[in-house]
Amino acid sequence: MSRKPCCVGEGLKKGAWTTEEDKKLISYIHEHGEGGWRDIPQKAGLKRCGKSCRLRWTNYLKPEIKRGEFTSEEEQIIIMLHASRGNKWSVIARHLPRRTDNEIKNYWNTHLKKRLIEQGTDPVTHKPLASNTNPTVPENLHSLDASSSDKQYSRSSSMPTMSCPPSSCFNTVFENTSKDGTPVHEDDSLSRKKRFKKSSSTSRLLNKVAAKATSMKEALSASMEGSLNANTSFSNSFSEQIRNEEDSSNASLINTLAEFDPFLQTTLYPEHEVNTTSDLGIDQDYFSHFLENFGRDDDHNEEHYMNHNYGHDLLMSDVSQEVSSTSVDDQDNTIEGWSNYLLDHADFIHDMDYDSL
DNA sequence: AACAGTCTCAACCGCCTCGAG
DNA sequence: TCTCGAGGCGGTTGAGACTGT
Repeated sequence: MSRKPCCVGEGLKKGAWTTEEDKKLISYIHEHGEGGWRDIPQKAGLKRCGKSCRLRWTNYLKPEIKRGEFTSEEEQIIIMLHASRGNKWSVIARHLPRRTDNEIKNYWNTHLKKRLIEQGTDPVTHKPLASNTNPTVPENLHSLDASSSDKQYSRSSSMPTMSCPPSSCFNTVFENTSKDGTPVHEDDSLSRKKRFKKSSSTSRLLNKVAAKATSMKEALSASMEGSLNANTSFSNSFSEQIRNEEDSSNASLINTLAEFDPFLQTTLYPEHEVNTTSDLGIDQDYFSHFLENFGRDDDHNEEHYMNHNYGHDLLMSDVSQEVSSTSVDDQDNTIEGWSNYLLDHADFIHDMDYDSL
């Protein structure tokens, strides 16, 4: 049993929209508002199906839509949300005001996915590619410069994966050099190359997040084995990096990270007493605050997100929803939910090289 | 200049969800 | 509880643009 297509009318136009059609649609929606898409074509005098009108409006004509290059901050948010949510483009779009799910999807498929592959990361699982240790990768690939690697990799249908560790991949892929090894000035670079240059900050930050996850995983494992000292602080190193972070473009993301991370809070703001009586040295007030902020349903936070630009991101909402379903008072369960999530998701960063952090 | 290969992204397709009746 | 339809979502396509030879 197959559903009847919604657009089966005679003489309905398909393909690219003309300026005239756009004008008609904009004019109609300005006058009557959105909704009732099925009737809009007839009322607006368009030979299009309602669905096509809705897509044209929501993805292109809506006045608040932001177009053009994605900022490095937006890229970072997309990558991290994709890691926690997968291909939930509409969910990701809710965290990027004025960007459409279609635009984010396209940007992921044409840019970010390739970049992760080049870094040796599986864009689906966000874990290291199994072929990372593939000894058949040609030696000369390791010395590809930025200007050539972008095209050689992306244009090849049998894209090779790099066998170098992530940090060295970053150096290899993102350094903007010409074929003779001399630096390429911004003016000489095409937009795509600029994107690559920008992405190095994304990579640095992701490395930091990965390092953080690893240290937390180790601490949690130690905790489960009963070998963790009550005063152990496994956030110091990471928070120090965050505090020293000079790249202001990452400020919003760092705030996001700091807010979703109850461990980080205690070391970023040492004036707050840490309750060291708990196994993990977690300040319960902060943890409760964290759960309160991030355990809410996405839809109820919509306004909140809009008011706070990138907002309190539900980057880790999987775990926050999971653990928030338990009583905050029941700290054992809460910590278990949190730690299980970390243990489940931290493995993929095993092979990361943190020397450059 | 011409051609071929590749990339980009707007638009389409088909399935899913959810609310109304 | 079931059916229907509008709207929403994610995957895919293809025309035009771009780049290299």
